[in-house]
Amino acid sequence: MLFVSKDPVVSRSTLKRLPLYLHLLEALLAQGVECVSSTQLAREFNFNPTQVRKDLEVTGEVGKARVGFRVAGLVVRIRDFLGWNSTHDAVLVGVGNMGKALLGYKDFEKYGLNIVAAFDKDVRKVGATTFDREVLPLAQLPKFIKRTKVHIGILTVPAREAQPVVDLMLAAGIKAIWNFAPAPLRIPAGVILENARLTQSLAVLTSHLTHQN
Amino acid sequence: MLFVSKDPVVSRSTLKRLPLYLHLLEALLAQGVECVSSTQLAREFNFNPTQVRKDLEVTGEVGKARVGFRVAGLVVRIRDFLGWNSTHDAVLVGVGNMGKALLGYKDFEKYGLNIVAAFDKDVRKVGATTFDREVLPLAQLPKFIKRTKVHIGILTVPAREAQPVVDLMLAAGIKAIWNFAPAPLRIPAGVILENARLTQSLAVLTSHLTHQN
DNA sequence: TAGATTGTTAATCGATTAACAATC
DNA sequence: TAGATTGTTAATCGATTAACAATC
Repeated sequence: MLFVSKDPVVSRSTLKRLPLYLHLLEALLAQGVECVSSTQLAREFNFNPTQVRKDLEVTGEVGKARVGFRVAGLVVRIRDFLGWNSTHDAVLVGVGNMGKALLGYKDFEKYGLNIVAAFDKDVRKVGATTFDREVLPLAQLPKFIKRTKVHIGILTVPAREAQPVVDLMLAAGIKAIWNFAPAPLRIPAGVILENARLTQSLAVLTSHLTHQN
Repeated sequence: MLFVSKDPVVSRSTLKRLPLYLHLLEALLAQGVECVSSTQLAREFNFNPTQVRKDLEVTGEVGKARVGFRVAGLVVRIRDFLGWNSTHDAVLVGVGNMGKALLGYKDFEKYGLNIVAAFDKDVRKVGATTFDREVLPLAQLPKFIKRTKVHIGILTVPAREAQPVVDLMLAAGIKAIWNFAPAPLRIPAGVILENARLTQSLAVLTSHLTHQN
């Protein structure tokens, strides 16, 4: 007999909408709102109500006809689904402007992201303390990853240094890379790569601005 | 007779791939490579060659059978298409960690983005100079936008302050908003909104990490 | 009950990919 | 010429949306 994957295969589009719902639902929760319908949520974001229901379905929360969904239930389920109720340790490499901004971003705690250490190849940056984390020399990265079994690597280095750092991370056993460098990365299958490149987002903005009549 | 829109209606997916090609093409150009085929480009990104050709088509650059596309031609055309060969002035509101990171990001110049001024409602931040830009009080934002006719507003404030700041921007005539705040924004039709929210990207990362077997 | 909303199936829409004649 | 690559048309795939019976 053939075993069929039980993976739900949730689309990237759905994954990116879940945090939007979550932020709104948390605001509703704070206001004491108990239930919300897919119609209401859809109106808030200019989405289609069916799409909202399909999205929420992946979390396992079920609604009630005529009433909608329990706000508190959705908040817990979405956070669970995204993994935001557990802690994910990460190392950050590249203590430039973007690196510092991420190190200083307090809200990551809410999303279960915990940056445990920062690395830089510039000896002048090493040793200083940035937002309560000591900056370590890049040479110590592999040993650190292996010892602490960190799974996430955050990449905030200049483009040309991106691939070598990634190779270090991969060799040391990193499972997921959050990339802020504007460089195409070579990653083996099985490792998760999520790009958070500003230039892609900027491209959408400036091209719309350029081609609007 | 009916006038049909001549807008090419380029998909968001294509727009987001163009900067990827561009970065690679600029590297090839620096190496002195003259031509590149869609097959080669596709291999580099694990894309489909037909998709690459469709993407490049929107720039107007035409390839040669058996040879491929001129690297230098593509670089100019893609940059033109994205509007990166002209200058887009922008104001930034919210001089926190992310705001400072963007103010310090030198490469924006390459993408035609010019942050002309920064604003903050915190009087303690006002007056200081951050990366050569003076930080102005939020109260001066509307007047500034009207006087300088800036088109882009960059939003790096905390979630709860996002909508009020957006309303100020809109009333003063801002045409496009680059949003880094984790808040759902209400924007009238015709104004361009591009979200660069870290939480959406993080959600994709942590959920994959959580659900992988 | 009456009717708004759910979960689900089917239709639509748009983006990706395959196929292939034309070209250099 | 021979054959790799182009531009383009048609097929496929997946995501969005419409329709609707079941439900509370």
